[in-house]
Amino acid sequence: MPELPEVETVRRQLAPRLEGRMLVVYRVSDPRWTAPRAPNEVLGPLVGRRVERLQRRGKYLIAAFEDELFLLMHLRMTGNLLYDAEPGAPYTRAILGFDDEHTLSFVDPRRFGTGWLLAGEPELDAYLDARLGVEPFSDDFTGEHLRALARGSRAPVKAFLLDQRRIAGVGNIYADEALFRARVHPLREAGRLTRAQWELLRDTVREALSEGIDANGASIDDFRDLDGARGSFQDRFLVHRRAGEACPVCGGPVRKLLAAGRGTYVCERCQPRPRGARIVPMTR
DNA sequence: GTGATAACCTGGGTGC
DNA sequence: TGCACCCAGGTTATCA
Repeated sequence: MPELPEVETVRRQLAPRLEGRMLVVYRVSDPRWTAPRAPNEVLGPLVGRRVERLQRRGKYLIAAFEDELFLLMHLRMTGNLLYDAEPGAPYTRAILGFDDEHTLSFVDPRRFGTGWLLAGEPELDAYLDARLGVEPFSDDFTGEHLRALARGSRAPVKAFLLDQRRIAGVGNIYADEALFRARVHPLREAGRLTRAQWELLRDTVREALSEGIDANGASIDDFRDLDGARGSFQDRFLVHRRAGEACPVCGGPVRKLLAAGRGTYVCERCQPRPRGARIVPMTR
């Protein structure tokens, strides 16, 4: 599933190929990609304009065109961006053609991904600020900041990490890996974590995300990089998707349970279960 | 205001 | 073998 490292992987590969290029043509085969706006409303204004830079904010990939026009793309669960994909590749939702005769295809079997146009920096900032919290690699991402955000919260810390309005870019995989490394149970109430636990969690979130970026992301089912190659972070998972296997630290069993409505992997020897936590085991 | 849940969507896995 | 059902999960809307 594309989370921050997967989107950053695509951004790093795509930026040198796209920056400076002019959009000359587009074809949208699935209008849902730009819904509720029509594809022409979203992509029409970009034709004849050059990409000045490619940015990432949370899980959004942002192509900044001339005249402060911004194309926001979100891969959601199964979206992929492919460079010079085969014509007629299955599940292609949109194709952008550039003045160097290369193409960028948005491919997405489950059709959750989106493309969105924003005009002007203020509109971009307002859109992102309403949806996204602190960036994990920014100076503001501190244990003290996280602790302040969680003060009084009774939500499980797993739900807290997944809430994009608080922390931008962390998804199910990296939340599991960060919590395991910090030895914090995903069902522990966010507001009850100690200062030391927040400091540690801040470090392990960054650590897991950095390793993910170094590995060009994780490819469990669908994610591929720009050229269709798989990432390798899935080979370094410590607990995620390892139910029934031995914990790499203590040898205890890795369990799968439900937290924040998501399949969640945990070693309850390393991550002690909070008193009174209601466990919903998952068998699949 | 906060937290939980459903809906969106479709490929793949499971059970009968 | 074939069919029906369930699950996966990021985001948003809705409900309690």
